[in-house]
Parts: sequence; C-alpha cells; structure tokens
Amino acid sequence: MNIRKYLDAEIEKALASQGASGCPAITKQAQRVEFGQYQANGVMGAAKKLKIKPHDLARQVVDNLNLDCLQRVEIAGPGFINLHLEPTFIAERLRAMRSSERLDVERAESKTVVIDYSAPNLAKEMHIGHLRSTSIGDAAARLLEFLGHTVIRANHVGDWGAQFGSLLAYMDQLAAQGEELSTALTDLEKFYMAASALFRNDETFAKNAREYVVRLQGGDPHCLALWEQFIEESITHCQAVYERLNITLTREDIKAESSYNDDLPKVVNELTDMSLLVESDGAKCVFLDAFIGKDGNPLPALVQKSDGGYPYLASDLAAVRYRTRELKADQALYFVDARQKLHLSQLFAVSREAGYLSAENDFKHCPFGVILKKDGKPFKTRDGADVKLRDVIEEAVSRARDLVNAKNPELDDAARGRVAEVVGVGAIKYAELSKNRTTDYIFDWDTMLSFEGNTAPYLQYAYTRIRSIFRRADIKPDTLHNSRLLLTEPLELELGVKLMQLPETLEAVAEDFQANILCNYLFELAGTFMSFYEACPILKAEEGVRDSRLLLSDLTANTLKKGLDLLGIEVVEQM
RNA sequence: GCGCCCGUAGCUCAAUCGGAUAGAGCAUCGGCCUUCUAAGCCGAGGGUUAGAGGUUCGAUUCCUCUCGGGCGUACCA
Repeated sequence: MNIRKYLDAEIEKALASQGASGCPAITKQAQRVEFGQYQANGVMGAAKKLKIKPHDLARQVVDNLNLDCLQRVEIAGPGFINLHLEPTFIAERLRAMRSSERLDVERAESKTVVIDYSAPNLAKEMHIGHLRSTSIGDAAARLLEFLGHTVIRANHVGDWGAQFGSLLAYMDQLAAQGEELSTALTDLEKFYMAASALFRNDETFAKNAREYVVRLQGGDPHCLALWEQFIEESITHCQAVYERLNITLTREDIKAESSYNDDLPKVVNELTDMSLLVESDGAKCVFLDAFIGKDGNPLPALVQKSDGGYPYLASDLAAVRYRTRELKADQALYFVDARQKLHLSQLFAVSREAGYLSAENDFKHCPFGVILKKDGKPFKTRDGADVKLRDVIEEAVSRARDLVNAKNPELDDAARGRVAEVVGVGAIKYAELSKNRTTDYIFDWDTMLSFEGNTAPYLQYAYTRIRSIFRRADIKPDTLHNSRLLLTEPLELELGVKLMQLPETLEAVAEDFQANILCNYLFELAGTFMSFYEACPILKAEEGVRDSRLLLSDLTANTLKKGLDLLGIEVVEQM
C-alpha cells in the first residue's frame, strides 16, 4: 500500500469539501521527525486561490480529516499540515508486508513496455561506457516487471555498417597468414584497433575493406560467413559480461540492427507515400518545422543517404515501427547517452508524422551523461582505447577479494570467492545506479570501487548482519509470530516507517525510472537499521520485545534483498 | 551562430509537480569492539546553492541577463 498516495487523496478530498476542489494536497514524506511522518503542503496554494487565510483553511481541512491511521495532526508555520501516524497502523502495514510475497506493493495496471538498453556495438568489446545503459536499463526492466508490466527487453546491438568491412578484411588477412581466428578474436578490442589502424594506414587494405562492405551488403556467402563468425564471437563475449554482471539480458533479447535491413526500403517507401521525404543534396530527408539547424535553415532527419545507404535513423525508425506494430508496445524506454537527444527527438517526431507512433504510444528517451576522468577529459586508456568492461569487473572483484580475505579469513575459499564476486559487481553497478545526473560524471576507481558509505557493500553488509542474528540464535524467520510488533523505541518506529515506505518508493522510481531513488531509500533503510541495531539489543531483549525486533530485522532483510534484487544486485549470507 | 544540458561543502553526489533549519558519502578531527560481524555506530567542523535581477507568503527548484563548463548542430553510430 502506498501510504503517501492514500494520505494525499484523503487530504485532497478534505480540501475539495472546503471548496478547494482540484487543488493538489502535495503530501510528501516529512523532512524532520518533529513534523511527523508526512506533511501536506498544498493548503497555502489552495488558500491563495480561495483568497482566504491559509491557517483557516488548514484548520478546516484538519477538522474534516478523520483517519484512524493518524495519531495526531498539527498545523504549523504558514499552513503546513503535519501528519503523525498511529504506531498501531504502522505495525498493521508491516504485518501486511510480511504476509505478502510482494511486500505490500500493489500491482500496476499492466502495460507492454519495451526497454531499449545496453545496445553495444558488436564490432568492439564492451567498454565502461556501456555500464550505465546496461545497469540502469536492467534495473528498470526488473522493476517494471515486478510492478506487473509486460516487459520486452530490446538489445539493439550494432552489427552492421562500414566498420565491419575492415574487420572482415582483417579476418581474411589473418586466415591467409594461417592464424587461428578464434584465438585472434578473444580480444575484440585489440582486433578492432588493429583492423582500424590498417584501414587508416594501408591504402590497399582500406580499398579492400570497402569492397568487403559492398560484398557483405550484397549477400556474398563468404563475407556473410565471416560476419556471422565475428558476430557470434562478439555476442558470446557480451553474454559472458552480462552473466557476470547479473544482467537479465539473454540472446533472445537481442534484436540486432541488421534484423531491420529488409524493413529499411519499406520505411523509405512508406515515408515517400506520405510525402514526408524530400530529396536534398541527393539524400532523402524529412524536414520538420520544429527542427532548425545552422543559420536558421531547416534541419533534416536523414533517412537515406545519397549513396543509397541507410543511416541509423532509418533502422531506428524501423525499430519503432516494429515495436508498435508487432510488439504492440504501449511504452518504450530508450536508455541512451544524453548526446543522442536530438537524434531521438527527431526519431520520435518523424515516427509520429509517419504514424508509427500514435498518441497512445509513450516512447521516451531516458538519458544519462558520459564518463569523464578526474580532469574532466573523456575517459580513455593511455593509448586512446576505451576501458574494457571486463577489466573494470576484474578490478572490482579483485579489490573485493583482498578485502574479504582481510576482514573475514575464517570463511572458506568458496564463500570468500562468492563474496568477492557479489560485492565487487554490486559496487560497480551501485555506483552507476545511485546517481541520477543526466550530465557527464567523473569516473574514479577508488570512488566506484569503494566499499564504504553509500555503496552496495554497505547494504549487503546490513543484510548479512541480520542473517547473522538469526543464525546465531538458530531461529527460522518463518517461525516468528506475525502479530507482536512493538514500535515503542524511537528507532523501532523510524525503522518501521522506513520499511512501510517501500511501495511508495518503488512507484516513485517507476514514474521517472530513476534508480537512484531506490538506492537512496535502501541506503536510508540500511542506515536506520544499523542505528537500531546499535541502540536496541535484539537477542538479549525480553521475549516479546525480542520477537518484535526479530520481526523488524527480518522485514528489513527481506526489503533490502528485494530492493537490491530490483537493482540487479545480489546478496550473500555472510561476508 | 543556433539549440540542449549543467554549475550545490575540499572531492563525489542528494534534495520527491516551488516548502519549514539545503542533506549524505569520501576526506579531516574526536569518541565507541570481554555484549547480536568495526565493510559498522555516535559526534564535530565544513555552504552567499557560479553571480545579478525578477515572480512568490516561500526559490537549489520557475523567468531574464552575465560568467564558466559540456554536448549537439545532413550523409559515423
């Protein structure tokens, strides 16, 4: 149950009964404990509209509010309404949470949602730049699924285009030199760099590479076979990264750029039939009034190049068309670099003009910034290459391994290995998920691989502490009676309130797909638990209090585990 | 030139359709392990929210301008 939403609706009813219908209650979680758990800020605005004193309206609203869940209501300041919840009500919600698989989170009205994320270029190895789209998109997929939507994961991988000419030409060249291709392809980044260097510096090779592009596009069997081998190798690499990162993408979720090849001429024909396409400098473009380019000239959305080739707008249009026509998507979320903003707004605008998108289709860009070094320069290795994602993972796991070896040497090897993996991977994903900024952000090994403070390991650690309590006391959480919840100590109450706020947190995240809201919530939950844990003895308390605290602990563990799971982060029993 | 995004503590980031005294983490300083895992807890210092106007009962948030940074701006994706 979403308490915030419930209170908000009740206060709006009270406002309406006083002649302020249509005025928002603006109920939110209170900023300070003395203000209660929630505060309604809408009275001031409503009073202004009605031209009456805010305090008087607040009085009337409060008098018309008769809710069992409220212990007391106060009017404060210029007209804030502070809401203090009845502890027995909180306990009731917690019992509901505990007896439900869904932790008292209601199902949303189901929509079909396409989530476009990760989308690496198969010509190269996955690099650190893919971490954001992949982590955030995957978290969105998990959350929307949990809320009851039909989620279609769409990994729009780049598997087509001119760059494959060099790669195929290079493959053939190596094969002619008697080299084992599968060995050469184990390091895709090196392979790509070598092929690119040849393309730049060797005119004969470059000419050859261009011919390979033409042959590939023409369906030449040999080229296709090489291409398929390369793509296969590259996908295997991606899947290995996904698996290690605990990303839910599978091979079945890959809908490659090339799969739209046959649709591209159709898109051009359809746009032509609708008289949307204009030929300009030999290229076929859509000109829309909303887009103005240099010197005030109309800015084209280029659908077909003058040489007949298709730019990426064409395959993106084909994808929109496919997603609404075939997949029947109500909504599509594009977790794509903020620099693509213009491209995506053109994509959606042209799609609407072409009828690929109707008013019912909610397609939106969920942007994020690019990674920079500490000095604000683009994040690259010394030789200008992107930092490999698997190197980042390796570094994270290695650091986590050192730490667990030092902190908990009595764990056996296998357990420590598992902790290193879960903690290391959790740390790098959390570092991405816990920031909302759509602007660029600074990558720093020590920050990203930190295991202290607001990090995944902190949350994982809180979880293990709780599990440890039950292990030590040899109590199975399932055997606890669900009835005795005593929220008497301030920290018990605070923890209870936090727990109860999971549903409204998840709904808030789903509004804008900002995983950092969930991260913040979990961090606060874990922090509140840690304080509670320090201040309130659990196993040493007398029986009734002990059981109540065990219940709170168990609920916290379940909530942390579920929340982390929705972020794509795992937990361990001990660390 | 035009367009978009951004500027918050030494650093990295929060701040829920504008709300009360702008919050965390890291770093610094001081406490807490013979009691449930110190990857922790408790506490301290640290801010003219880039600057100037404006709207408002109230502005980090909205508007205007200035300064500073980033990105985009037709045949790469």
